[in-house]
Amino acid sequence: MTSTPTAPLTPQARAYESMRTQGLRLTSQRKTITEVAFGTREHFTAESLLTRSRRRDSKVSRATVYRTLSFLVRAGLLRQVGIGQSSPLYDPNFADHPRHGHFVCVDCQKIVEFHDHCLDVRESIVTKDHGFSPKRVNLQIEATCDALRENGVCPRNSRAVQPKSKK
Amino acid sequence: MTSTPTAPLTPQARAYESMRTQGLRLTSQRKTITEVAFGTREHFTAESLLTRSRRRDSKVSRATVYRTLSFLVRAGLLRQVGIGQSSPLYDPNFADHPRHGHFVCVDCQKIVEFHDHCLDVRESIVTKDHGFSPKRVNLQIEATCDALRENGVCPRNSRAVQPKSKK
DNA sequence: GTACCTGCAAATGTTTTGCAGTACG
DNA sequence: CGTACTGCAAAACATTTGCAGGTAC
Repeated sequence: MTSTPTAPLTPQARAYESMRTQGLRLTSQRKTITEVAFGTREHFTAESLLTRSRRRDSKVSRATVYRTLSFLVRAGLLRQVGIGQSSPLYDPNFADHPRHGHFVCVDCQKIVEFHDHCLDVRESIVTKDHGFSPKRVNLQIEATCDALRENGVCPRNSRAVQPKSKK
Repeated sequence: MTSTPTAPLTPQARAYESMRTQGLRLTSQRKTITEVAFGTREHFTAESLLTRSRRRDSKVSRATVYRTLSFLVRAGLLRQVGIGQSSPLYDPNFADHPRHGHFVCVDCQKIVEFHDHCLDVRESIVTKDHGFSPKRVNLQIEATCDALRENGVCPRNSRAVQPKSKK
């Protein structure tokens, strides 16, 4: 089965492919959870994935969500990000864009994705200089929003921001 | 250890200073925990910090360790790293070297610290291009060890791969 | 038909919290 | 001396697991 070079598989197609390859059964729960996981570009928690999955199939259990999440991460299609202060988030954009990093706006807490080729190159060089071959990069930059400082509004935050006591 | 004019404060000195500044009491438990935390350059878990602290003062409680850890992180002297697969690790080298990143050797699981000025500069530029001012950077590079592939031995692993230290 | 899967609930592991006694400043 | 701090134990969470019944292949 030759895949067309110009038509990459969607993340869910790759997930099903992985399951098949590994001899795992394509159950309706796994399909629901996988579709819901990749049906958004927003980062999500295990709990919110459960909630959303249950809207499609009210019988989906928390255990199956955790088992499927763990499979998708192992398969390299999803990644856990952020150690924010809450539970870990899952990044559905990782499958298609594995090299992107994250800004975390400390003003509005929003996560903004970015990618920079120069960083990729330099990261690779530094890693090799240390005797390693890079496999996966996690870059998270906590930053303040310039617009908030200048205009009092963080454009990434739909609502007004109460300036934090930045004594 | 007399402080010379040009000698920067040690992390524990800065911690005590922070406590004083914020009107927190300098209790013996806080001193013990802080000294133990900064008495190593290895990353540690909350649980291992408790164990080591209890070797100095067997009465130190788990609650106080968590409360103190959380203070040290808020004070910017310690950072939580790694989303590995276990509980979060705390990095005692953050206070003195806030810009370093981590390699995680996928062969031996060991964490190796590094720092690269070019990366700092580029990260700053990219962040500003997106309308942010960088405050804190977390860079984690998972990588395979070249030496292992070539010689069958991962030089960063002094002994056989250590199972995760329980207890 | 038979493993593999699922949902449930209980178990685990980690961090937080309420409270009464303790000790720092 | 007053009050913030501590230890303890229970609570609050998040995630994993054992098991009996369901279902993809």
